[in-house]
Amino acid sequence: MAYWLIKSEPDVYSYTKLVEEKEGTWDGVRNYQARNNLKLMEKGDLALFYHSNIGLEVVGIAQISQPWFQDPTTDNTNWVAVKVKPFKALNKPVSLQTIKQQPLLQNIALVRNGRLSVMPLSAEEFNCILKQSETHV
DNA sequence: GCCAACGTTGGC
DNA sequence: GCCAACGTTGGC
Repeated sequence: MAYWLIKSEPDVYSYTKLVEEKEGTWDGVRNYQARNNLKLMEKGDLALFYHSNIGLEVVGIAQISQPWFQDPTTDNTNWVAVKVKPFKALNKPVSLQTIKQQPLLQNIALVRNGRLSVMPLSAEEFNCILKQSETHV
């Protein structure tokens, strides 16, 4: 099982909305690095859900419910989407500031490359963020 | 609203 | 295949 971090602007698609809808399609990715990460996702993988632009914090955990398929928002076969469902909301959101303060998390793309929207996390990195959120899986 | 960082495009 | 110009993202 792999771990990921996915970013969304909450006024476009928030974790709350995902909870309301029970399942969401993660589409619209137009970046090859992010696309490659989408293609590596498998059903059952867990992804931290980060709110960019507004909030700037990890608010919940999503679970990949369907591996990659053609992105329905475009005919261009370069792009793919996955399906996700809510797994667990965090007891306490973890802010970008907090993440940047963790020695263990200095190398994650969220800190090093602010623009990547889908990135892998190691189990250690994933658990480090969970620990800050006082959430148990 | 600004600007830095990065990716993409297109001329040569 | 290089590199300058441009567009986009996202933190501040």
